[in-house]
Amino acid sequence: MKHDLNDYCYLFFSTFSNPTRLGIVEQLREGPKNVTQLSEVLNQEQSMISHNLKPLIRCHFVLVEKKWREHVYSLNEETMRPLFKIIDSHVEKYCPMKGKCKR
Amino acid sequence: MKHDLNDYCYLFFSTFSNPTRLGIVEQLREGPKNVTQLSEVLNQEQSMISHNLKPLIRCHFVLVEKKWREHVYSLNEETMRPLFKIIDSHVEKYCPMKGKCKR
DNA sequence: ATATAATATGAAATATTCTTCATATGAGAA
DNA sequence: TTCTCATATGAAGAATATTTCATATTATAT
Repeated sequence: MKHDLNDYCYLFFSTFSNPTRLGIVEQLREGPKNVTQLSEVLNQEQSMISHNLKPLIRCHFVLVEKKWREHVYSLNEETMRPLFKIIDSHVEKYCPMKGKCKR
Repeated sequence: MKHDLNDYCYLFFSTFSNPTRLGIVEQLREGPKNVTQLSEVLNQEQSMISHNLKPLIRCHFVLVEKKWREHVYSLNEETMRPLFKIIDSHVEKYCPMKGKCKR
């Protein structure tokens, strides 16, 4: 059924459509981290990080590994790498102001 | 400055993070259309279509061509095609329930 | 100049999504 | 068991985004 497309795309895009979650992704690009570390480096409450990790994990953009009593989060590079590549080249070509364009 | 990444990615993703706009994109995948046609096929008010076309155009995901007194909108295939390819393969691999996964 | 068709815009009302705070859970150490 | 560290969760208030409705604009035809 064609309408599915709309549903799963919405979930896909809306998951990234949040500054905190993009901050998490940006941090995880530099390597795996646990909640406490993300919380420190992003200077946000721990509960906020947890809340925002959830949708990223649900969509498998972020993977979890349980180590001792901590949870280590990392990026699903297989999806994220080509995704960011597309964004970068789109922005490169069409958005000289890089997101600061007039509303 | 590194924070740019976050900014332009947010604009990129949030532009798609809306069912009406995804509906427009879905329709335009089948070929160029004007506002009135989109409005009819999506069964939405004309002003709603116009409002939602705006962010798609601003980000150059949708291109406009002015013909007589109508405006013809079409997809920027260069960006959209690879983008949907990534989403499709991600969903194929990780989301057997295609967007209907538990919240 | 006026009428009409196609599209765009502003602003208020509505809906959706986020953040915060308090608290719960879970796993290991003492 | 009890304590502590690490993380998760629920729910209310706050912030954002979307939809609607009335109206404006723009281009063309008469």
